[in-house]
Amino acid sequence: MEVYVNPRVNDQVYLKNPMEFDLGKKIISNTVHMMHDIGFEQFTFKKLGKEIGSTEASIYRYFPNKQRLLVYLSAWYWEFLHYLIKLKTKEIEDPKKKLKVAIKTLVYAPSESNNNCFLEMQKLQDIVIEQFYKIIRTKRVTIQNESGYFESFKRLCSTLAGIFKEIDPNFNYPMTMATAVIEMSINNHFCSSNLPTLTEIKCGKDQKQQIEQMMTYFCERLFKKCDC
Amino acid sequence: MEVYVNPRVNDQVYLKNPMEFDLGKKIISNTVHMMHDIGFEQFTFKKLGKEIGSTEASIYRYFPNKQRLLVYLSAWYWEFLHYLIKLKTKEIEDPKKKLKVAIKTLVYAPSESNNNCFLEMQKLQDIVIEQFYKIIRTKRVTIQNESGYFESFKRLCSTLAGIFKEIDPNFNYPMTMATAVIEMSINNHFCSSNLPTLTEIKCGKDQKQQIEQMMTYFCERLFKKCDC
DNA sequence: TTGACTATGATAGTAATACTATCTTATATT
DNA sequence: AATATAAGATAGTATTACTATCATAGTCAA
Repeated sequence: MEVYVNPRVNDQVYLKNPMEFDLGKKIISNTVHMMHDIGFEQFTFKKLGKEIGSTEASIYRYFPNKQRLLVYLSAWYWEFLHYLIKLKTKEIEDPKKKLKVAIKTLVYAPSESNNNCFLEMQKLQDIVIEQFYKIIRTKRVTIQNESGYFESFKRLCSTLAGIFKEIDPNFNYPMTMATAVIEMSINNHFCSSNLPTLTEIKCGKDQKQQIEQMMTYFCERLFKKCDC
Repeated sequence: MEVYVNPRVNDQVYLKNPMEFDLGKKIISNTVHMMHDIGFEQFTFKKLGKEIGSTEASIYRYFPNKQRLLVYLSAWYWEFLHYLIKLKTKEIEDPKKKLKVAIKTLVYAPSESNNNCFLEMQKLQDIVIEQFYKIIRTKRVTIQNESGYFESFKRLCSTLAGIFKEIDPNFNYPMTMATAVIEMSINNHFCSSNLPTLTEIKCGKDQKQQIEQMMTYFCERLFKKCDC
């Protein structure tokens, strides 16, 4: 399946749509590289301006601050995953198979998408893993939520929750489970590389397979019917 | 059970042990109030100095920056929970009962501990819920981990993982499960108040009971034996 | 071709932040 | 009495996170 994915981001997230201008595109693609290299805290509009041969002032015309730029990138990331999961599960009837495909997509899609997407998804994933909680767990989250900053993430969670509900209509906490599954995938990526005592996943080349297996293991145990 | 809990924090976290000095105590207890009110970003040593009738320079003698002060507070928080869970499960034989007590402690202890602890645990919990990922998901986490900044958190996870392993010795991912359970309790506290679409927990006076019930539901489904 | 509009660049300036350094004073200890 | 330590007072610096203004180049419409 070869598709070029170009996620649309809610227009309340930016001041001027970066995807409609050359400078805008430069801003977002170079932000992915730079934030990946130096981290969110060290990243500034001044440094980015220098890197892309532009100025601080010009970047401020697209995003009011670096937090919002990060919100934009996260929205892109979740929208990308959501789009792919929707696409890949569309034709599947069996919800258990849907779930397997969704898990596979969550785990493998970013590293396999360097040619079918404007941004480098693997780097973007690393950024989102490290930084997403910085933008979601804040005092301002309620206001931001009302502004639709997290729509893409919420839609992805709803889609997953829908699959859980299909598998077991009596399951009480599909939304909680959806956020937990996403969190689990993110957290184990991070911990296996950085805090190995906190996970059973070992860092290495089959890391993603281990994570897929683990997520499947949890889902199967949670949804197994006592039909022996 | 009435105990005064006074967690000890790894001495690599601070420059000078705040608990040994009046000013130090003032610093940590007032940080809890101030950070709770204005959030981590807005919080500065200058503002705190003014609040407690001291100066920026004096606070820098205890902590090299506000991140480390947050590390200190988080360590205290996790150490506090870990201590209580150890204490309350010590005499219990049945691991399933142990788990129930551990979950109860995670959910209820902070709000019930305003008289048996130097810090205001409910406020501290709100801070940890909002900010813990800021200190754990960073580029520097590996170095910090080696410095023992997260020992308390890791010990708590190990204790929980031990209980899971007792319940089901064949369970493959006790550590992952432990971090997921803690995360679940934190995340649902946060979401029910701030991002209600992402959880089934409703904000209100029985919020904690709902969370306890939900965590129990997940654990029971994961560990139910097919013994019908 | 003129005029208007827009995207960007260039430059300057400001308030706040995150420190660092030094000097003084008060108090406790030996 | 001498010493050590805690902490207050003050000053200073580099960087950050903006805001404001003005100039310029290209595009499109009358």
